[in-house]
Amino acid sequence: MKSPTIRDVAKRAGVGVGTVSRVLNESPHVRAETREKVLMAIKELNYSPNTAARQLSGGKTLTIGVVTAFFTFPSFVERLTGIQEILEKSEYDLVLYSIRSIQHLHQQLQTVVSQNRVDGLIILSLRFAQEDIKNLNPTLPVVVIDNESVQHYPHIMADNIEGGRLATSYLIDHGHEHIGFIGDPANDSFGFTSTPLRFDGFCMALEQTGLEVNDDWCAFGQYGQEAARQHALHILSLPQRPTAIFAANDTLAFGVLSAAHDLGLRVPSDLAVIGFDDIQSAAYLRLTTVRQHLIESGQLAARLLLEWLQHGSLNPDRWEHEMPLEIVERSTV
Amino acid sequence: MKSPTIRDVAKRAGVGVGTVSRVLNESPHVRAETREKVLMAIKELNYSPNTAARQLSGGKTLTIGVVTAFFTFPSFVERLTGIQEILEKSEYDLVLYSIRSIQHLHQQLQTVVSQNRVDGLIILSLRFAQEDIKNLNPTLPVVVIDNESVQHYPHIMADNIEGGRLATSYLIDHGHEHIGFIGDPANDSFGFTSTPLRFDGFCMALEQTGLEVNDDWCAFGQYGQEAARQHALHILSLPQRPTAIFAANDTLAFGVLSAAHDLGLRVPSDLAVIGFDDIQSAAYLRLTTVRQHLIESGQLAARLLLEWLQHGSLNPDRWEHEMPLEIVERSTV
DNA sequence: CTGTTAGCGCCTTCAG
DNA sequence: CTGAAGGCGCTAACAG
Repeated sequence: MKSPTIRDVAKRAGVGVGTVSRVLNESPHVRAETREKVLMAIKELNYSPNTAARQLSGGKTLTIGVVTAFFTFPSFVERLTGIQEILEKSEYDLVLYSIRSIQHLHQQLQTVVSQNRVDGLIILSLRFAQEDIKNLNPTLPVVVIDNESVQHYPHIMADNIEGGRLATSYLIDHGHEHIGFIGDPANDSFGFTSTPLRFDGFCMALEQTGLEVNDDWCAFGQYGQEAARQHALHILSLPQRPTAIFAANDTLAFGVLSAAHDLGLRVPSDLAVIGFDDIQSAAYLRLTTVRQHLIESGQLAARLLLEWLQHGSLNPDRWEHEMPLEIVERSTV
Repeated sequence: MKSPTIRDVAKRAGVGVGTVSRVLNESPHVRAETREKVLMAIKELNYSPNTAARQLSGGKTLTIGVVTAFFTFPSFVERLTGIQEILEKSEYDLVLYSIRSIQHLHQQLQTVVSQNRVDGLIILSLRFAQEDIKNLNPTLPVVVIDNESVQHYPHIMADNIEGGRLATSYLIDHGHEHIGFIGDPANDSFGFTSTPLRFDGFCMALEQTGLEVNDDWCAFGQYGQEAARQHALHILSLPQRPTAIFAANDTLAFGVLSAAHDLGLRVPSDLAVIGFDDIQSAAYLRLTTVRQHLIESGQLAARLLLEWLQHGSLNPDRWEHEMPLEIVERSTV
């Protein structure tokens, strides 16, 4: 019951293994007739080449790794979807490496890279030691999403500062002068930078308009909707409360919405809320937000990596990609 | 700049490759002293074994495949999380196979199995031809989640009929006599059965209480929140509308909630809503629902598979697992 | 306990 | 254009 090997096929087709290998790899130097014989033998034996052997001798793993933390976050899931959509059509398998702490990142990366478990890597939103990878395997193709600190690898990102300004200006344009901000932890161990950058944009927009940043209205909590809800509950119960809140991502915005609901505040008349990301559920909940084309960014990353893998190098003008940002007007502002 | 091989290590440590292999595989038959020498050489060379070679010679891929459709659905993501949590601690990599149509399923499964790309498989919620796998590789360990039609493999499931009754009875117990139902497509090509089964439970509960199933209040739409919202909008605008709705999963329930909000109906006083799954966001949105321990089911599947892989077989009394179901009382009923 | 020697299945020269 | 042979890095079986 063992799977047939290339040798079985060769024997069956009355040719040598070399020939079989050639038709397998679509080498042009095979007579059509011979090719047919081999193909038939393959069919009859229901043969398919062993991946491990192929890897070992060919030096390729036909595998692409995606490294991320918290892959359950909607924004990660969406980017992952994009990546998956592209890889599915390729010959590459998608291996998921989800890490739980920055220490694990380091270690995991080490093993993955040095064991040659992947032909390429896509790293999502994580700060990592580029030197680690470069030292271990200088030629490993790596594409990075959402990490502006990367120097040695192509990356895809959005201008988070600009996004923060965009969102805030949008609120200001709608007549708001008292605006709060709710974000993820400001200094998290994973080095996510989206919250601080969007906050920078927030401050800039306010200051440019001559408005002040009120610290009481700004909160950086734990991850997730519930924490945001608690913060919003607090901020909105202040004697002087903001009339609008910019949440650093949509999930947090949902928390704010929920808090507003609990307090009997009507959105957007009593409180305007704008999010960031435009994850799928944002549409359902009618959240006004800043769209950053998550799925597309995943697709792009996968395409770049594939291109790199195929050509052995990546055209330098495809090195840096900035995803566009745009306000999606719905009904919470 | 090539990675060091086991031979380099052997030379450096002044031993044979066999010995190195032994310490690598934690064989007890190595003198502590020798082991030290080898370990040191490994450190110095920054060596780590090549996976492909290991696979080829050992006949294992150290890879577990997870097969699913729509892995962006919250319920899948949560189960995937559970799987990931367990595999992360093991030596196995997690490869994601997400398929888009039932045809792809068939084909993908074929290649994955026949190419020996994985040591084991976890199949999520999909109906598949068990014979295909069995024929291709009779001994491949496979664990199935959420597919009661499976005969040849261990599986983990919940009693969806009972869950439907549970939810419906809960509404009835709260005084509702006019109850609607909103579900996913009744006959989808993937063969998901949760909606029809839950609907069965729904009907049984009503009939047992002497209530009637009003077809006008039951809808089976497309996947997703928006479709559910549209259906709910329609049903709730009927001259005679239900006072409660059972949504076949939480995502759909959110759609119903959103519709209720649009129509100015207060929840739960004007309309009660109960969902199914208890996905994470259900807690945030205070949705009353039927919990089915998604993460745990993923963890369990991974554990079973690991056990199987380790012992070479799975204890028959660990063959069938029914996950408990329970009402989570929150504020939408 | 430890060194040596076959393969694992395939790809890639190298002759023919 | 095609068959034969060597080697990819590792494990396992076999002598010492």
